[in-house]
Amino acid sequence: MTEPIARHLEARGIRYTRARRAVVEALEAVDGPKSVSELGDRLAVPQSSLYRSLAVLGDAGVVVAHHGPDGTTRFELAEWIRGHHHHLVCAGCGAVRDLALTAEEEERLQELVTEAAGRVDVEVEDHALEIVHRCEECR
Amino acid sequence: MTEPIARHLEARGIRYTRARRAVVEALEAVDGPKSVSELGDRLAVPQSSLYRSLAVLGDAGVVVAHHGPDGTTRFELAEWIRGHHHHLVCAGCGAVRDLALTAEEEERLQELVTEAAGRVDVEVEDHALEIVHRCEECR
DNA sequence: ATGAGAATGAGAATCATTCCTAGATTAGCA
DNA sequence: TGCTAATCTAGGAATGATTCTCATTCTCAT
Repeated sequence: MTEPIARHLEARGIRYTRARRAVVEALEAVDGPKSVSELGDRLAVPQSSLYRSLAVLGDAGVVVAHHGPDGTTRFELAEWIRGHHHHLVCAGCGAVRDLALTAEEEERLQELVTEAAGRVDVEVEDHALEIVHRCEECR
Repeated sequence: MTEPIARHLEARGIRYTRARRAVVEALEAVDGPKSVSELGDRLAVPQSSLYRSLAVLGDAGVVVAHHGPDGTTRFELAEWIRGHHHHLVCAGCGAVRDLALTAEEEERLQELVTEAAGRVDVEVEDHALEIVHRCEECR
């Protein structure tokens, strides 16, 4: 999985250094977007470096930022790496888990989005569905 | 429209002061969630007061915060005032516009959400759909 | 091995947001 | 209407997340 990322970065003249590799590997290992402090725990890397690595990887299109209802910024691998998916967000603690729709569900969602966007005459570039629930700890 | 809000606050023992009224009226006048600085322009009120009013109105369930893909916090009137709706977000500047689905579309979305959530065994508390596009200024 | 360019670490700077306090406003009541 | 107690506001200080800066270190092509 690290292979296409390495090529992607190389193609853009961006080095795939140890620090960046560590960030990508940490993000590969988890099941949803993680905040800088959550990542910091796993990585023992200075925050400034973490932020910088995330910014570089973000510009390169390898990671994307996600902002849940609690306002915290969390990062995850881009969809071309991890696949298109949606998010399950806890209303209490803000923790986020990935949720993939089935191909059939995704198609229905697409239709819905296209239909609604067409009504106001905009071209859809992307869509994101967030399902809010309450995780077990927050009940 | 201001009437039910006044009663809602009164019922909770929260005063509907001039400052809070101004915030609510500003939010009634616009077509999507607005950030504190966007509101500050319209209101000539110190930021600390704006934040405080928004916090009070937020606790009271009159306004809710929204966090778009650019990470900026934007505020809007709660759904019981403005009605359930979704958001159209510009990938360039982050500006957000409200977008209401038709009742029929909303129902299809509900179904989809319930179905997907059921698969991972969570109880849905709410859902949010975001359609990303590119506004005219950002083309 | 060497040099040029890029990346890193550590801390300072910035920005949004929250907190604090003294003074102003408000509602309820005489 | 005028008084009182409670609540609210303005303004600035404090906080916390994020970004910037710069001196040092690393990488890669020679």
